[in-house]
Amino acid sequence: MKIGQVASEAGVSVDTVRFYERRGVLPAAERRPSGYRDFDAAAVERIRLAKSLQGLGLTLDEVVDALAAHDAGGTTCESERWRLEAVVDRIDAKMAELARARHAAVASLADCRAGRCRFAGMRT
Amino acid sequence: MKIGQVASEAGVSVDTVRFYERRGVLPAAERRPSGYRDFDAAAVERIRLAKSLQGLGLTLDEVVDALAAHDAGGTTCESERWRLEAVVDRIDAKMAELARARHAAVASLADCRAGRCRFAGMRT
DNA sequence: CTGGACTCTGGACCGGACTCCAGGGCGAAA
DNA sequence: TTTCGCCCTGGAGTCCGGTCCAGAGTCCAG
Repeated sequence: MKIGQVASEAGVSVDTVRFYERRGVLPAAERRPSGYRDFDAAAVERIRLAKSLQGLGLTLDEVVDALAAHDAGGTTCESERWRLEAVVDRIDAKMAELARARHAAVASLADCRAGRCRFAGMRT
Repeated sequence: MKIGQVASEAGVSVDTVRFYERRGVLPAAERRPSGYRDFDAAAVERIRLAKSLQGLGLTLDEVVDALAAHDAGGTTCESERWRLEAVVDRIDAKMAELARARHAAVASLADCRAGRCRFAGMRT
């Protein structure tokens, strides 16, 4: 399977496939005599899995770690749960930060309506 | 006023002050014969204001725009409100995205506890 | 006058996850 | 055989808001 087919089946760009190989998401592909990469069908699945882990909020490095742990065998749900828990914690922290910013922005809008604007009416 | 004093009064680094000047947050400072920048007190206020706008969620480019609009005069609360509204919309979009990711991660954790793990028990 | 603190410039670097490019080689259809 | 589409490499560029650097010049207290 050439890289273009893998990419289109996995729903990513050719560049992304090469990038994933470089970053260790994918093992180094076999090579044809021409130098072309030759992937097996598992690569497509692996990319899809990586993408779904990213969708859960893991960074690419975390995806690489998780896949490596899985490849090494012996992983169970219990042994890997902390990865998701870390992700949830991180998301909560980001959401709290966004909520704070939103609150401040909304408060400024309210001040604006109430006539004591500190945004457009900034003096300087 | 030399750059170091401006920076410490405004609570930012010297590098940040120079960066702000380059990016147009601050007007180009006067120069002493030695080449040293010479700021007036308004620069400190302007940096504080820029920081507070950033704290509301504006990007640096938006801060520059907002300050430029204000400098140009004629801005009112009403005329500038859309900037904050855009910020709130953007924050809402980000929060929705995070909520989605969090939901997916929590669902995976729940599946994990229920014995149908799709994370640690991923089949290649 | 000297030493140490400050300032100047232009440019590189950070993280994150790609994306794009030039300048080639390979494979197959017409 | 030509042509077209795909593939190769490695290195640079993207966005964002700074941070850090070397190597040079300046300021001021003692």
